[in-house]
Amino acid sequence: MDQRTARFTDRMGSLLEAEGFPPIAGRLFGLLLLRDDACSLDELAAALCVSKASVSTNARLLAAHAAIERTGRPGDRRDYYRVTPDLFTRMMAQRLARWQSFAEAVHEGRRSLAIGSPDVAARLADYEDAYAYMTAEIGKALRRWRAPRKNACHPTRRSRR
Amino acid sequence: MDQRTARFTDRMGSLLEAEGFPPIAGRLFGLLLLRDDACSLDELAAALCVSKASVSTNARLLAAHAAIERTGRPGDRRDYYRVTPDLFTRMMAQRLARWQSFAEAVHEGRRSLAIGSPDVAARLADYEDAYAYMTAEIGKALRRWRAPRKNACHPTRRSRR
DNA sequence: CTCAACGTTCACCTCGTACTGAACGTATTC
DNA sequence: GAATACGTTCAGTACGAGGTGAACGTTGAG
Repeated sequence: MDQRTARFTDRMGSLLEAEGFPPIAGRLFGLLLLRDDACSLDELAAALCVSKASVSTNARLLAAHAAIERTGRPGDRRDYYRVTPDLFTRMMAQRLARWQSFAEAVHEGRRSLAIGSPDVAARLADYEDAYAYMTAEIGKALRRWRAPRKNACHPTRRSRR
Repeated sequence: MDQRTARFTDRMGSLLEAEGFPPIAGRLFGLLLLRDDACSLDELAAALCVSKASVSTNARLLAAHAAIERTGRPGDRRDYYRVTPDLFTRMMAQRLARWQSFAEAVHEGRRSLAIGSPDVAARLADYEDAYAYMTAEIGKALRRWRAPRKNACHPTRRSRR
């Protein structure tokens, strides 16, 4: 892996790490962003200079979060990984889900807690409303974004290798 | 602190922790969400059963992220903290900034890397576009949200205590 | 000036997390 | 069946982050 690529994967690693992923998961993701065809575990381990065990663990972690996906090849027993085609949509969905958790926590608090102050009650109500509004708006924006460019993002294409 | 309140602050703690904050910062935030007037460090430390040092550190961390803010009281040398009035807007702004970092990383990669595959080039371009589009849309939605309810969220009010 | 009440900083410790190499289970190929 | 090539799991380890208590600097009151 050349130096510029390493810079890119490292940077992606930091960003994903800030989102709560292990460092290697981030670098793995960054690397796959630059590969046009799916990669095997050994290939990834070699490129990132980490153990195959780490790649296995982190790849399954990323797959669980739908950031990458596992594929196979006919006549090949190995696992291959690539970024998911509708990556952006999935990441957004994940973000919305997190916000949903926030809104639920606030809602639950409003319901179960005896809130004395009307100010606090208003603040929580507003907070919850804001999340509801924003998730709805983002959902709409997301549909508008996808609509005109269905499948235009990552044309499925036979591998070149 | 009663049990239901503890449940709420703990839950907020977990959620904030998932966003990259220390556990205590999250609980601190959750607690302040429920207080209608600003709290002193000792008050917070007592309520959360943690050291004053931790409260000090985490309060300044949250303040640096504009989730809470520090206030004073005339004739009182102590520091008081409360949630920021325009909390939701600020949190959104922070999220947009993170996405901006992502978009920049991708942009930088597109610029500096020699990308062989047209598929990869298209993917990165689309990825970057998607972030730009979404941040713009969220910005618009945010302005629409704030517009009709300026200052309606947290009416400034003399403290009751 | 002295003393007390603050907030902050620092060294220490603890605990969880991430990574590794080796062992393991499994499936495919001679 | 034996051997090989996979992916996964597991014990061990190193490292970093978070929290604490004590020391520190500062400010204000008596």
